Amino acid sequence: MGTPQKHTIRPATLDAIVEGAIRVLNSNAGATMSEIAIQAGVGRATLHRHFRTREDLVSAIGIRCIEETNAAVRSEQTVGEGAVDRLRSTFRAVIPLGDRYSFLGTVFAYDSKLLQSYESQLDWVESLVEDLKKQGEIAKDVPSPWVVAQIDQLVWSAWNAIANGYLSSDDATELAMRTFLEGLR
Amino acid sequence: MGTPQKHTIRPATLDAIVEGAIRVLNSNAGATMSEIAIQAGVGRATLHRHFRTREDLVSAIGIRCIEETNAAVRSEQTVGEGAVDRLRSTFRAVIPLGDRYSFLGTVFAYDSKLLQSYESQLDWVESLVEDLKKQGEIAKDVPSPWVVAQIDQLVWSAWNAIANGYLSSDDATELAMRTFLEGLR
DNA sequence: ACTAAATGAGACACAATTGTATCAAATTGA
DNA sequence: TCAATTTGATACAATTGTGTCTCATTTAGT
Repeated sequence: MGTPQKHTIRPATLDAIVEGAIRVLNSNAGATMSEIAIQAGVGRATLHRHFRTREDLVSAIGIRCIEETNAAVRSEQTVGEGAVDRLRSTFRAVIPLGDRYSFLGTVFAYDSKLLQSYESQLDWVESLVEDLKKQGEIAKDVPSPWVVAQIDQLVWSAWNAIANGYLSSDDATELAMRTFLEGLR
Repeated sequence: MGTPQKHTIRPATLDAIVEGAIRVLNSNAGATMSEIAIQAGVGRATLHRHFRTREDLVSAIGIRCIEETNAAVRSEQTVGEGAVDRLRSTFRAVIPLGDRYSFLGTVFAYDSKLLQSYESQLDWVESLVEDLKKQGEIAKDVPSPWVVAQIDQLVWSAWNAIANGYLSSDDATELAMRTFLEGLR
């Protein structure tokens, strides 16, 4: 559902749409189909041809971004790593993607399908948190949802820090790890 | 600018509008003027009479919320407190307000005036962070914007935790303090 | 009660956006 | 080069939300 396949889309067109939409949505979450089409360098009709509604388009792009993040996380993982290193790998994988995905935060509020997809991504983090607890790396008396939230928000902090130019990607990763484990005392 | 005073607004009407708007915006950030009017129990014309545009209305309400937060923080402060206690007082003042303000996060993205007002509120936090550093309560090598972001996000975490029902207001405050100072190790 | 003013309800014009349809032009692949 | 099909441009209808206005009704203050 969502994207009808009556017409085939050219890879170059799809790419242009996705990249253009990400670009424009990052600076204006309420961008219209016209604006997206212009930024993507395609006709507005082409947008509607492949994504019936605006909602479909935004959803599809959001899901694509989330899947990209998943892939990045997976490719950064090494078998046999301890939980702490897995956490660091996760930060290292996700944090550099911030400039592409900063629009997601503003889009989630309007799209419950996207929100769902995002929450399913948090499953990965949840199992990571369980491992951290099992291996005694973090306190067991802290509610797991709280821990998940902290990891999530450290990623957002890192994205902002990088966007604002006061931290590099690597420094942000290390500071996130340190803040998470030891706090700021 | 913003709100013309050609007509006087009755306190009861203003209250109904503000409370109704907060209520409906919390569940749907893109609510229309009609929806807001219905939820507020006033005529749509009355909305436009006192807030020329939708933007004015949302802005005014956002600013009002921010001012309420400021007032809550101020009233919770005690003279002569150390910086750590001031931080705790801040958490204690702000965290219980979560159910009223959860819409702000989704509204900021669309209103630069509001964003500005919000950022000026962060000035308070910035000076608090400077004091924390001066008194040796937190590491001096951590960038202050990072610290500010952590405090901000701990408030959001707490709001979510309370909304999801797994933490009480008091527990959330203490967990925020602990996470901030000592991390989750 | 009386008066002044605020409110509610509805009609209205207006603008913006969406989604569809059509057809010429460009692109791809054989 | 040719045929098939995607694309771009444009026109179009329909929808939705905004903001203004009017007038009857209600409310508050005297």
